[in-house]
Amino acid sequence: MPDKPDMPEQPGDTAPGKEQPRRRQARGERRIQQLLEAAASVFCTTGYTAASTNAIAREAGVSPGTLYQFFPNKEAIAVELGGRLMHDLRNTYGEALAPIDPGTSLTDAVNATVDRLTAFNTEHPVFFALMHGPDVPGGITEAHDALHSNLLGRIEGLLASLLPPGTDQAHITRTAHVSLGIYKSGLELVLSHEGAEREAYIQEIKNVLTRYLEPLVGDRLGRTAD
Amino acid sequence: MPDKPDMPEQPGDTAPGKEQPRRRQARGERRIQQLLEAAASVFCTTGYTAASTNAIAREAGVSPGTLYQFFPNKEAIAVELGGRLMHDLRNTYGEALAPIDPGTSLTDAVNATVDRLTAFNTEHPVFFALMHGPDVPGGITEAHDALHSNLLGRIEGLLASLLPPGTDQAHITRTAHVSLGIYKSGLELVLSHEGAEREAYIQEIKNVLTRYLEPLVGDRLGRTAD
Amino acid sequence: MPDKPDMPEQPGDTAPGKEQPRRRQARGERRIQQLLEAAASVFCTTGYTAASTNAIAREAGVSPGTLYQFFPNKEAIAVELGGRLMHDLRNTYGEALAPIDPGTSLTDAVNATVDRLTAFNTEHPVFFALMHGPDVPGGITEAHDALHSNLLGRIEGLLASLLPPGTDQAHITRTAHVSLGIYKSGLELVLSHEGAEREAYIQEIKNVLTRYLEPLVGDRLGRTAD
Amino acid sequence: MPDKPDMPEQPGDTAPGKEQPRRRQARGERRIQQLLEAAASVFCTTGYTAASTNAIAREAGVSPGTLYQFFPNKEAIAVELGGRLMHDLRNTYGEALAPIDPGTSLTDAVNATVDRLTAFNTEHPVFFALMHGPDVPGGITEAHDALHSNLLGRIEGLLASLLPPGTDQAHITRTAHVSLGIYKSGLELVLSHEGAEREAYIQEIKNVLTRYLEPLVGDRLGRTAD
DNA sequence: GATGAATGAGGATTCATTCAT
DNA sequence: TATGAATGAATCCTCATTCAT
Repeated sequence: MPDKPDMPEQPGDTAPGKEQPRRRQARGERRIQQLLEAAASVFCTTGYTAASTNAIAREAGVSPGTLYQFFPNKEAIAVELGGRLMHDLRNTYGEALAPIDPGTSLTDAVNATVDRLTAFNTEHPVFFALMHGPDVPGGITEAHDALHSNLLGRIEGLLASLLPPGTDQAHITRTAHVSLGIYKSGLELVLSHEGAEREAYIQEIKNVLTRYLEPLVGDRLGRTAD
Repeated sequence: MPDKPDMPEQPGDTAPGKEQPRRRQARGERRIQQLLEAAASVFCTTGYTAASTNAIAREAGVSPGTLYQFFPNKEAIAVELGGRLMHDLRNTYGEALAPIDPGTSLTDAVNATVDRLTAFNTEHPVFFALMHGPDVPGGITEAHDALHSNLLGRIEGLLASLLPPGTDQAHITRTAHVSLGIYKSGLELVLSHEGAEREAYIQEIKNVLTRYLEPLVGDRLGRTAD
Repeated sequence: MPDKPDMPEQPGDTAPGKEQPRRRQARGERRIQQLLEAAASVFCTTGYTAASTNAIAREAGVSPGTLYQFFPNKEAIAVELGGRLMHDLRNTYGEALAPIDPGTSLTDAVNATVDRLTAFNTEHPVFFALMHGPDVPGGITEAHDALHSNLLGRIEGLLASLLPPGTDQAHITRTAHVSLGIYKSGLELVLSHEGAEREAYIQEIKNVLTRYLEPLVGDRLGRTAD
Repeated sequence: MPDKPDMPEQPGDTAPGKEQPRRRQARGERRIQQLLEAAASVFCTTGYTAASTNAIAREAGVSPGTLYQFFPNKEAIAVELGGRLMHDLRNTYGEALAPIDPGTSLTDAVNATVDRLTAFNTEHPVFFALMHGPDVPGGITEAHDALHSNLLGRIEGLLASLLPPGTDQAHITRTAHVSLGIYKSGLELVLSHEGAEREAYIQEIKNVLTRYLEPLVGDRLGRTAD
């Protein structure tokens, strides 16, 4: 997506055996990586709205022109960054948001999910910035929306495996929205505290979610012996 | 031309006496009102960060200079707006966040509080924008902070009257933070839906809060007969 | 001069026995005094160019409108201020720049003049600000020019009494320009130092002027016994 | 359109080698030159304080943004301009302010120095504007200060070679301040006159300085045969 | 690909001045 | 007179984006 193909590939470029094109793509990929890391850093420190493409380019150590060779605009950077983060979340934290094994208690499910998500978010603070998006209410926030709906979809899947079969889809969706909201607002508190207080807030997120979902999960064990 | 006399002077104003110097202030006060309304509108549509003082002035139908006769900068507008909003909240919605009568069940307390807050927020959408504050993480968000801590304080008071006496203050504070977070994230969902769906989300906020607080309130009736 | 007569005096105003008009003028004079003092203060702290009429009004404790009731613009304030300062210089420091008695030695004449001027300038720091005027080279600086030519004229008179009769007028003018320049640049040094160093600079001004003028004064005693 | 190629690229520039990255800088350097010339012109006509960056950009035929690509603010422009001017003064007018050969008479030394400085200042009128600095008394006048102290240092060196060995350093410094003051105020007169009158003022500066310094230089020949 | 110069509209803010009251 | 609200052009400066090299 970031690769604007407005400059047609030279014919023969794709021929096997020629490293030229591959090396180029490799260089491009490195640049993209650089830029995304820089963007992450800038988004974290200045917020998305206030982040300037020039600042991102500077942080990445490249010229503004170079940035625009890979991304058509600021939005696109956020979109790509969000996409890669989601990919990471899937790969690295594997089942963080995967459907829950039927035998698992709600408490365990919530605890594991929250722990994994929190770990991920602590390691990738941009995620939070992107999740909250710009402060514009009805925003034109492609990046944020993509991330949000992706997360939402995964949470819906997770809930579908948790709630009794036959639960109304609208209800699942609503519950997913609420759960994600709880997590996001909790995360804000977690990230703004440290040490024991942070741990306490993590526990609070778990409490809120468990208690919220408990009446909904039916006959599943509400709580494993702990 | 800039003097829109939409709010007609009270007759008899020119009567001799000490009102003389007030008249100017009356016009000024009207302008401030106009400007705050314009700011509210702009904050709602473009978000706080992206809102420009010029846009606010334009929306208010005055020149940039006029705006700066009353407010030294954007922050100050937000601060004043927040202040007035809090004042309204206290006055109009009376006990919206007042301590809870001991006889009230948790459910009733939560329901009433959420209903009142939601009504207020629906009527004053800016409140939401200000509550969420700007994008920027470490921002110099005087306005948002003031609003936030004000709300927080009131919620702490409310919780103090709800939780069993002797509850750890740190715990109260944490609970207040979490509760406010829940409300804020819930409000976002409420404001982005309409009709039955909106009502359903309001109910969800109530559910989440009640279930979250239930184990904390001790011997108070968890639930009134309903 | 500051009294814009665009509003014709009421007939009969000047009739004797009526305090009304006199009191008004008295009040006006007080206002003007206030404003000029405020202007002096602001000119000293921010410089003429950067001084704003609003700041002057604020410093004077009146509204901008009031200021413009007495002065048509910033220039006029400076002009009036300069005029009054020159008047003070004439009155208070009497013969500071008066022609020199034929019997006086050059040294005495220079010393006395520099001492008096310096005392005056130390007491009225605005004078310096006005003398230097805005940094615009070919400036439209009515105020500064008025002050400057006034001073110049007096210095020319002084020199005429000092130089041998029949000295070329052009030469006198040139010498006056140079002498005033020397004094101004010396004053800058004087005002930017204190205590002994300041005194040393005052002495330097005297030295420079005495030595510069010595060859020009002809048979007058170059130096009195001291 | 903004790219005025008034200074043609040297042919052969595109030859393979290490000049590649320089080309951009060449264009930039040209722009900087343009901007500094424009700034010089604007400083001369409107004075430093009243000069606006937009006016400078306009005069240079570029957009405001371009100016800010090379200079962070007005001060920086003045600083750079002053720096280049001092550099020119050193290079082009060689020993204008270099220590004086012991055999030279005071008159010759003063005459030569004033002649060179005056020639330089006539050719670079901005120098005067920068030397006088802004209006504002306690200003943040980095540019002016740099220039001033640079000049002062050179004059001190010059005087050290002129005054008898063992002269008090404080005295040298004071004498340098005074001499520079004399020159500056004289220059103002020189620049505001033309032809014979200008020449006459130049002579006056020489007279003032010679007579001022004469008693200080000890046994050095006060005056060469002329 | 990469650079960095260039743009120009738009941001916040100020200021001399005018005007209704 | 006095007030203070109002103006609007002008200030400095930023930023997303484009373009020649």
